[in-house]
Amino acid sequence: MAPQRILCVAEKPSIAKAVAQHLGGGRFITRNVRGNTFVKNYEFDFSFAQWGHCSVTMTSVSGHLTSLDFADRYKKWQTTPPGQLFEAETVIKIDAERKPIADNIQQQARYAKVLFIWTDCDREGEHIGSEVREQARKGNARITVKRARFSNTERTHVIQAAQNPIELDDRQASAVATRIELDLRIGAAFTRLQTLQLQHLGDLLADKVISYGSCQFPTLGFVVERYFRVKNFRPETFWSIKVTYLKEGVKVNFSWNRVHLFDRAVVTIIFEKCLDARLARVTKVQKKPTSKWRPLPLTTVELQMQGSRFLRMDSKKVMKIAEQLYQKGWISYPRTETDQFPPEFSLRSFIEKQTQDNNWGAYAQGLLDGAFRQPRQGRHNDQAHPPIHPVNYVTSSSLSDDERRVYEFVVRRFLACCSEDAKGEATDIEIEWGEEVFHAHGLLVLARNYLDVYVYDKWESSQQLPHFEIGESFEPTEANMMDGKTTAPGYLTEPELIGLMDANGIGTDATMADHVAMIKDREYVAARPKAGGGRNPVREFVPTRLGVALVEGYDNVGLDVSVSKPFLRKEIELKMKAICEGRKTRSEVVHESIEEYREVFGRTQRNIGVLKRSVRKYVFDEDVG
DNA sequence: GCAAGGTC
Repeated sequence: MAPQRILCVAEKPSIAKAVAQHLGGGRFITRNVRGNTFVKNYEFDFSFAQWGHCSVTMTSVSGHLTSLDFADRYKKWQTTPPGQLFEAETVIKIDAERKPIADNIQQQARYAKVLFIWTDCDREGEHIGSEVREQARKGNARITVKRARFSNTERTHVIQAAQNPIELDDRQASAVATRIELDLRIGAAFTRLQTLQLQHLGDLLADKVISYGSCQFPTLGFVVERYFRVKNFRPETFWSIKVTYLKEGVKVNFSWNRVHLFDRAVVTIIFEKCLDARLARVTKVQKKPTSKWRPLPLTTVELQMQGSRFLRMDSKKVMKIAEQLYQKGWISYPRTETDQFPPEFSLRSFIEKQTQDNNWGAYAQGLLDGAFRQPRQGRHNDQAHPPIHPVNYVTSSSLSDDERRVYEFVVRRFLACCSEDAKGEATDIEIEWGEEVFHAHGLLVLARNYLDVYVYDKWESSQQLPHFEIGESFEPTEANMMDGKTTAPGYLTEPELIGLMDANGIGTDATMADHVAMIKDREYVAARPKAGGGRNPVREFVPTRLGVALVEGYDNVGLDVSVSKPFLRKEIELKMKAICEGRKTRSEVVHESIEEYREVFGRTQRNIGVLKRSVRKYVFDEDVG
C-alpha cells in the first residue's frame, strides 16, 4: 500500500523550510510553486506517531491568504452614503498575487489524508490556518485537519510538535475575522465621511485622503496630547536649599529631601532656621551592594524603542533592516512579543558563533568560559516566536552600514542577556540640619559585567564620598538658597510614542511602525530631530495643523469617548478576548460594536460643523469665533 | 481614493 500523504502548511516560507529540514532529516526535494517565487513545496518522508510512515509535502502561505472588501456596488464614494458601510455587503477575495498560493494548497490537498497546519501559534496564525483549511477543503472536502503547536524551530521542539497535533482554534480565528470586519467598516465609513466633508474646505486639502483608523487615530492622539501639554505649559518658579561640605579634599553636595517648594517665603524661613542651627549632624551612613540589571531578552517593541533611540533610524527603518537580516539568516524572526527564552534553548551555540568577532568576540568567549548566566525571564510570551537573537555570525564588511548597526545591537543585546548584572556599591549619607534632612548619594561600580558589551546602557561611578560617622557634626562649607523654573516637557519622541502604543494596545509589534509612518504620510504629524540631541538625536513628533484640527474637532463633537483616545481600540481588543474565551460570539460582537460606532458616527455627522470649524481655524487660519 | 493584520 502506498504511504499516506500529509500536507503541511506554514505561515511563511522560512518556517516551511526549517520544519522540512528537521522532519526530513536533511533529505527533502524542493519544488517551485508556479506563479510565486517565495513559496516552495518540500517533499520528504516522515513517520508520525499518529499516521505512520507518510509521504509529506510541506509548503506555506505568505501571511493572510484572503482580504475583506466591500461588494463592488459600494465602491463609489459619491454614490454610497458613508454610513451605509456599516451594513454594506462584504466579500472575501483572494488577491491575484495570492491565487497561485491558494491553488497550490488546493492541488496538494487533493490526494492528502491530512492537512497539518503549521501557522504561528497566535491569533492571526489561527485565522490564517482557517484560510488554509478553507482552500484545502476546496480540493478535498474530506481532508482531516490538524495543527501543530510550536513556538520556535529548534529540532527537538519541531519533532515534538509533529508528534502531538492539536486542533485549530476556531474561536481565535473568528476573533480575528471580527477584528477584520470592524476595522474595515469603521475605517472606511469614517475615512469617507471626513474626506468628503473636509476635502473641499480649501486647496490645502483638495485631493487629500483624510483617513481614519482605529490605530492611526489614537497614535495621532498621543502626539497631539503631548503637543498641548507643551503648548499650555507655564513655567513655575521654585526655591530650594543646597548644602556643600568640603571634607578630605572632596566637595560633597547634599540635596534637600523636599527637593524644592514653590513658596519663596516658606523656603526663606526654613533656610534661616537651618543657618541658626549652624551645625549639621550625620544621621545615616549606609553602604550597600547594588546592581544594575542586565536587559531582558529582546522583543520587537524594545528593538523599535532602543533602535529609534540609539541607532539613528526611525522605527520603520529598524524593522525593515531587521527583516532583511532575518531573510539573510543572520538574526531570528524579528516580530515577537516574547521576552523569555525557552528553557531548552541552545543559547551557548549562538554565543559560540559570536566568538570570532573582533569587537565582541572576546566577550562572548568569556561567557563560554564561565561568565554565562541564564537570561532573566520577562512576563511576555506570544507562544509563537522566541526573543530576537543572532542565529549566525556575519562580518560587518558584508553588511550595509544600517544592517551592521542593527545586527550589532541584536548581538550585543543577546550577549548582555546572557551575562551577569553589573555590580556596585551604593553609599547614602543623610544629615539633619535644623529641622531639615539632606542627603548625598555615591556609587562605586565594582564589576561592569554586561555593561562591557551592552554599550547603550550607562552606569558610571560618581565621585567617591569621604568617610562619615553617624553622629558626626559639621558646619556646612557653603549653603545657598537657589531658585529655578520648572521646564516644559518635550514633544513626544519616537521611543516614547512606541512605548505608549504598546502600553495601550495600539497596533501589534509588526504594525506599530506602520501606524507611525501612516500618520506622517497623511500629514497629520511631522518628525524632526530633537534639538540638543547632539550628533545622534532622537526624533520627536509635532502635529501639523491638520493633525491638531482633527483631534480637537473630534474632542468637541460631543462624543462620550473621543476617537482620538485609545479607549475604543482597547474595547475591541477586550471583545476579541471574549470571543477567544467563548464568552461572546462573532455575530454578537460585530452587532454590538457596529451599533456603538454607528452612534459615534451619527453624532459626528450631525455635528460635522464642529469638525469643519476646527479645520478652518487651524488649517486655514480663519477666525471662527 | 477607505482599515489593520499578516508577509516577500
